[in-house]
Amino acid sequence: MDTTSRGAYTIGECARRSGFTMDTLRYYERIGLIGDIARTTTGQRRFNDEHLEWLGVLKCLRDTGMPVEQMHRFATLVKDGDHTIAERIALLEAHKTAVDARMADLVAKRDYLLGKIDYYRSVAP
Amino acid sequence: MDTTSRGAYTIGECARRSGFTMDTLRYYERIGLIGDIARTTTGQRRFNDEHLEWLGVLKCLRDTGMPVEQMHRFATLVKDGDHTIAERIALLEAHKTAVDARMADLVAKRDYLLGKIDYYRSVAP
DNA sequence: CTAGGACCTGGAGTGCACTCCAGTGCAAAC
DNA sequence: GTTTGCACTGGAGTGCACTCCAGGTCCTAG
Repeated sequence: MDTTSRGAYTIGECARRSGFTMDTLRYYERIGLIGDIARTTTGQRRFNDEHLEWLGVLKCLRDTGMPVEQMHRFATLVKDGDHTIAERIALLEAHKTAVDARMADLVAKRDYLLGKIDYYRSVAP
Repeated sequence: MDTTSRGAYTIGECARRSGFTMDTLRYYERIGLIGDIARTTTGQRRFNDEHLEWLGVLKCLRDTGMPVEQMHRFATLVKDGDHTIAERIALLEAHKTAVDARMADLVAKRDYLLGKIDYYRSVAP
């Protein structure tokens, strides 16, 4: 019952596919956001499709403004197994709430911006 | 033909009203984002309603992710008078475009998040 | 076989946008 | 008129999230 982790990507390939830089990938590994990266006998990393999937999650969290520390907490929950699912939901929900608030604020600010632009247009030479 | 700049707020009052910290206000003055702040004979700043309005603009730009350098450019345009209006419009439009892109991305990422939450709910104990 | 490129590590450095501090001076309330 | 608090300056420090570097190894195309 192997979860068939197909694909064996060098860090460069993984960077291109995930949208992170190689440096960021190494950094994320160092701080514990990515675990269990295989190595060749000579020490090179080999990422697989599971990593790419996980990186997709991380990218989503990061790009929606989650601080690295919270991502780390989430990573820990995932690593700790199924009994943490309720907590994972709670974390993601809290984050979703934050994202919603951020979006609402953005909408309001964008309207303000539009008003400003319209004003300038109305007085433009 | 005085533009009736009513109100005379200490930096503390201005901070409370604008949502910036006192330090940030001083910082913004230093780097040229806020100009013409009156001083009492003893050197204390006295902000007025025009400043508050301008700070509202800055807050909008900042909170929508405009880098300080661009805000500075905008401030310069405003200071340079009416013949810069076209350029101001261009700057704000470009920023609006960036905000729109950011919002679209946020919507997509939020959906992904929702999917993740739903998935966890579906496998929750 | 060799030249060029990809990858390795640990640690130092970067950029942004503040934020804090020491030491000092004014203000406002009692 | 003194205590408590707000404000001043210049400059140093912070926090976050990377990003870069030196000095080395490895891999692969020709």
